Amino acid sequence: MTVVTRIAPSPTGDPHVGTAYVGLFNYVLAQKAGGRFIFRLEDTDRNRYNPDSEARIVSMLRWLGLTPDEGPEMGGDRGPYRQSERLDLYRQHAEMLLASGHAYRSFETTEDLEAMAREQKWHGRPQGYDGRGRSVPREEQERRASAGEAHVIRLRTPDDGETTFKDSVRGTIRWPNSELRDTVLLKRDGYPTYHLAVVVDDHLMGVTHVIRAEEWISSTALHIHLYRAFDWDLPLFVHLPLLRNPDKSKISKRKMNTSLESYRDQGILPEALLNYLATLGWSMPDGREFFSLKELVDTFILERLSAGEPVFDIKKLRHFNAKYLREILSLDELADRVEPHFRAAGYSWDDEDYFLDIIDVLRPRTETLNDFTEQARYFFDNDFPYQEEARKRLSSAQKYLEDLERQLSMLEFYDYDSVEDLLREYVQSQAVGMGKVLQPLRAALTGRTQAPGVSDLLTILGKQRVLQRIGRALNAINAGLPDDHPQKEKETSDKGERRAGATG
RNA sequence: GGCCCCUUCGACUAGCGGUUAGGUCACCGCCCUUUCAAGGCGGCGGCACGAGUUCGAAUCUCGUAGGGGUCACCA
Repeated sequence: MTVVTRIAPSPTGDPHVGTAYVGLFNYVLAQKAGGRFIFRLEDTDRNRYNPDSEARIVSMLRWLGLTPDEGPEMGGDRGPYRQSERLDLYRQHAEMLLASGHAYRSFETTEDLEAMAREQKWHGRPQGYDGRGRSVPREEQERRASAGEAHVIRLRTPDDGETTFKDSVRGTIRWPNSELRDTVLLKRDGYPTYHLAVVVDDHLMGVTHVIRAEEWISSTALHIHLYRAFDWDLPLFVHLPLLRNPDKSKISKRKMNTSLESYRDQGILPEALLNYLATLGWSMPDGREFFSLKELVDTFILERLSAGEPVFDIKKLRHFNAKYLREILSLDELADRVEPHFRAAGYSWDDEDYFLDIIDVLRPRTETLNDFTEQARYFFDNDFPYQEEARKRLSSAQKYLEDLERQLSMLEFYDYDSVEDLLREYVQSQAVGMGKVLQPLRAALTGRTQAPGVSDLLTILGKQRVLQRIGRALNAINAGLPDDHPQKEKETSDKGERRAGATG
């Protein structure tokens, strides 16, 4: 039997990091087994439906590289893949259950149910639908339905005994049937609830492994009764632990950033996100922490999934991302990722090596793609502002800068060793500490006090830019170092970030 | 509240009867050093608790506690 898994998000809003998490393991298992990975849209809630959402989810899956084998876009043999296009199927199946006596039509109004709930609460009785509709005779149900009376179809669940099922992460789970309610299968509006739709679709689509979040455990017994009512074979249930907020509650956008798009826009790499997500609940047998999707597929086994309750730690995600930026990606790969951000920020360059050198020297200083844009500004803007701390360094360094300007103008080739030697010799001649001279020079070259090594800066910027910048700094010193660019700094900064973010 | 799930350093985890309980993030210190990083080295810090089972429990069983999920005509 070929393994079939699926990711079944609801198009209700921003593509969620939990979708990526669950999608990852569904994708990986299907790949591992040479099976199929289905994308199905669970759009049965007309109130929460968001028309943009589907395309955005698809786009995020593509960004992550979790490409489905079947889905609304690419089609497949078991479609349609939007539940809203399968309404007839659900109605037919609900009727099958009606016919076999496993379900009944239920006519309570919202008010009736609210009154019931109030009463239950008042008496401290168990919450939920009490099955009162069961007692309405079958003929009466049909008569009222034919007369057009609004109603739902509910599953008739057992009142006692227990339902056991195997969860591949936790082992056997026993569920008292007394906890089961006669859950709505088909809503008043003719749309199915999740419970009916998921069971019908998973069966019809041949899903063999239901890999979903832990929050569904409490519905699984109900689903099993549906499978039984239809006389269908059970899939294997794999309930992944729920991702958590720092306070351990279920991950939510109220408490932290759950938006995939936002992570992309911050300059998080998809492979880093996936890698990090994989370490939440799964571990490599050899303890390796950094591995590719491919390596995960090759090594993956369900048995190594753990049932813990992992906190989604953005700091650690950033660490993973940084690791990819400076060690895992090659310089060329990295440059390909950074280039669009630079273009969006309005940076331009004629010399590809200049661009690559910048990426290389900034690499150990960045955690996200966006960090490059911010930190590289002075490489592309000769008119950069001097930050407050940098002005302080410049103010007492006129002599050094004049000497250095003279000496550097006599140096023909700016290779690393030459400028390094020149600098060292000069500093030695002045009998002062390196920082005394190099900090002002760094400030002159970048407008900042925190930047790459001065010799790197000189080498990368090259003679012309270096002399121009020292000259400019000297002018500024002569002018008393007025704070002449506060507007510009802000403006440039805003512009860069906004543009870079929008392009992602 | 009922039911279910979970429980190893602050966080993510390895461990599947005998280990000085290992790794990673974070944090701290040292080294490197012209700044900031990166990197190297080191440190801090944990088996929730209580009973059993066993020659021997982080590992098995039960209980307690804590955390979480769920009890919708939302998924």
